Amino acid sequence: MGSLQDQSNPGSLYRDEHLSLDFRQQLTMLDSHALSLTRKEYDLLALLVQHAAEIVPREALLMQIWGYGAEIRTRTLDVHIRRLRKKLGVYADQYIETIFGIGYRFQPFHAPRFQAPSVDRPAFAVTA
Amino acid sequence: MGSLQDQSNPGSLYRDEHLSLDFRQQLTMLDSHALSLTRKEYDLLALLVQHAAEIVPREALLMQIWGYGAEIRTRTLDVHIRRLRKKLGVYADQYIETIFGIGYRFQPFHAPRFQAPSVDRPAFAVTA
DNA sequence: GGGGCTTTTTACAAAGTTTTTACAAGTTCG
DNA sequence: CGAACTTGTAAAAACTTTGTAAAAAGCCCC
Repeated sequence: MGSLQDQSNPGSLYRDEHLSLDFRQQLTMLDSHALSLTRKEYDLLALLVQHAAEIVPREALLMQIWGYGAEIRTRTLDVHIRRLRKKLGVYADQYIETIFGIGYRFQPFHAPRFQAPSVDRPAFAVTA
Repeated sequence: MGSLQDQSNPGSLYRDEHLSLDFRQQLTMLDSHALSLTRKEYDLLALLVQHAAEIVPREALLMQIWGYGAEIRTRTLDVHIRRLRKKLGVYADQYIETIFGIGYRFQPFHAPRFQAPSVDRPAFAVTA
């Protein structure tokens, strides 16, 4: 049985209490229902999930997924984030955090959450 | 592999509630009537069935069945899918799914539409 | 060399996806 | 507070992919 895309390696998975991704088949499940994501939606979620608990700068997302450099002005990232959140339903805000002025962060469900004291902003203030 | 006439090798048959394929004899039955498929129609169905429940990219189908590389622009795959679906009658859309932007997927009858990536233990895991 | 069948192309329609636009709402900081 | 800036949102426009019908081209076999 030659496999066209080897499905047998069980690696390349993300899984938490509600969400799971199979990076090989590009399959996403939310509470045991398939999430039907478009390609860009999937790319975006996958990239965020692969950096779970890390802040991913807008710049990095635009570069990795769209190939856009810093000079390009577009709102397409925001729109895609919005559609992703919609599809993540009630968990949306738990999973996808906006880091104002920087980017987004995917948090695994029930992951310990760092609540920044209101005075503390990240040390790396990004310039405009 | 078995002998040329070994009919018992389970690897050479597909069977579900409505559809069965004998890969050795290249025979297809739908609800106990023989389906008369042309060569290419059979090749296409067989390849999809052999990868049941997996997404098979257009690229892979064009490569395996037509020997076409990525540079060739053709609609013949779509046309064959259409004729296959027509011959699969009322089950067509249940059996052959279009995965937009990627390819097609054959789903066995009554199969759960998606298999959950099943890995338990850690609260969350990302495996490369 | 002409029917009968299969496969491929063509041309257009339909469906689906992505990006832009325009504005609202939220955040930061003087 | 208010200005400057960032993000959220809905809707439209632009674009891409897939579906479909019909015609053209390719085969086979007598």
